[in-house]
Amino acid sequence: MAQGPGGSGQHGETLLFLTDEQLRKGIEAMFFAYKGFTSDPDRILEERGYGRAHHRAIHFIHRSHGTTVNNLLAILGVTKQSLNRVLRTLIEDGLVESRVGTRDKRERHLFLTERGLVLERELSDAQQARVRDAFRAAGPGAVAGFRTVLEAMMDPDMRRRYQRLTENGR
Amino acid sequence: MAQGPGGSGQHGETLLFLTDEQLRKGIEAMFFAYKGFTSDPDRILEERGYGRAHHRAIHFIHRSHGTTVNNLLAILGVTKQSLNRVLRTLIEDGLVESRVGTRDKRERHLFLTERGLVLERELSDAQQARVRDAFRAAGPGAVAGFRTVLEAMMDPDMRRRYQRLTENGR
DNA sequence: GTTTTATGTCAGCCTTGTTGACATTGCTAG
DNA sequence: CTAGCAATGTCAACAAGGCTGACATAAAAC
Repeated sequence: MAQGPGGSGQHGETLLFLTDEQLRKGIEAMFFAYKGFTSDPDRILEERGYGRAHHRAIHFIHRSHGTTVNNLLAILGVTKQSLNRVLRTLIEDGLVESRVGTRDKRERHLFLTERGLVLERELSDAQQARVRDAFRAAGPGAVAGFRTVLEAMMDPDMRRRYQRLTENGR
Repeated sequence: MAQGPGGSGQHGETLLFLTDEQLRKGIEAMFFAYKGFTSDPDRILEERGYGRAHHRAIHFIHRSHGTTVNNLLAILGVTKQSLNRVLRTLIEDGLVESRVGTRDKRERHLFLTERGLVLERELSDAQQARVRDAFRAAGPGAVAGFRTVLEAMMDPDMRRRYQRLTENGR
């Protein structure tokens, strides 16, 4: 039976969504969408002399108040030298505070200061506005599919971290 | 009526998928997924002394045989100096051919050589394998949603370019 | 014939990733 | 208690790949 373009059965029948052309579309969509995804925060960051790396650090420190440097390294997947360069400027500029651990005094626990929270909100608002518009335009079903595919695209380690983050909530 | 978490109505009712928490999940999913998305090609490129920028150029030259430099610049969204650095090495290494335009002799039309096509396939295979697995695991409905959301997330200019690309097919 | 367009190139700067080496502090196991 | 490992910070050097600004050439367009 003929199947309309984009149509598809339940499981493993024609799998029209797995043709080379469909895969290429998916790949290009990721490329163009990621560009848009980062563009608004990037503009704000540039005004303040920060880069995308600062945004990532700020985001995950906000997300997990009091996280340790090691944990942040694992989430971001960069070297400690690379993270440290960014972290140092954020601490010097008074956006991030680093407190010595109470149980283990080797650890440093990271927190956003008042000023850090202000920038976080500004970046977050910009990025969330775009994502919210996209989600609203696409609808709940599409959003569910979006997250399912993205999750399946992660490396297993990162998927675990991601899921751990989202389970615990804030 | 009570609605389960993640559940939602058709249109603009509770909009549980637009809460801050949901938006944050979407944002983090993009971050982690994009990391996975680029990791396989990155490994291959590194072996050959190329970077992600080379991959992007190769991809879009393959996608649009004979495209001009200006067109490629617009798609990639970088400066000509940045693109030129990459393009020059690809031409020197014999992966890309640059032919003077016939109608307009100022233009250069770009093509992949035999060797360029070989690398393109290798990169493409690696990236497509991951996307294919993710698509297969998620199912056709999720894939449709995935693309809908990504498309809504692009800047309008880029969305137009993206749609033009996918309409014309290869 | 002047101006605009498409392209290439040089030089220099920035962010952000990398490796390697080394120091400090504090926890932990023997 | 001491040796070793862990968590962190730091210095130096390098690379990729963005950016700006300036300048050159050839061809098209007006």
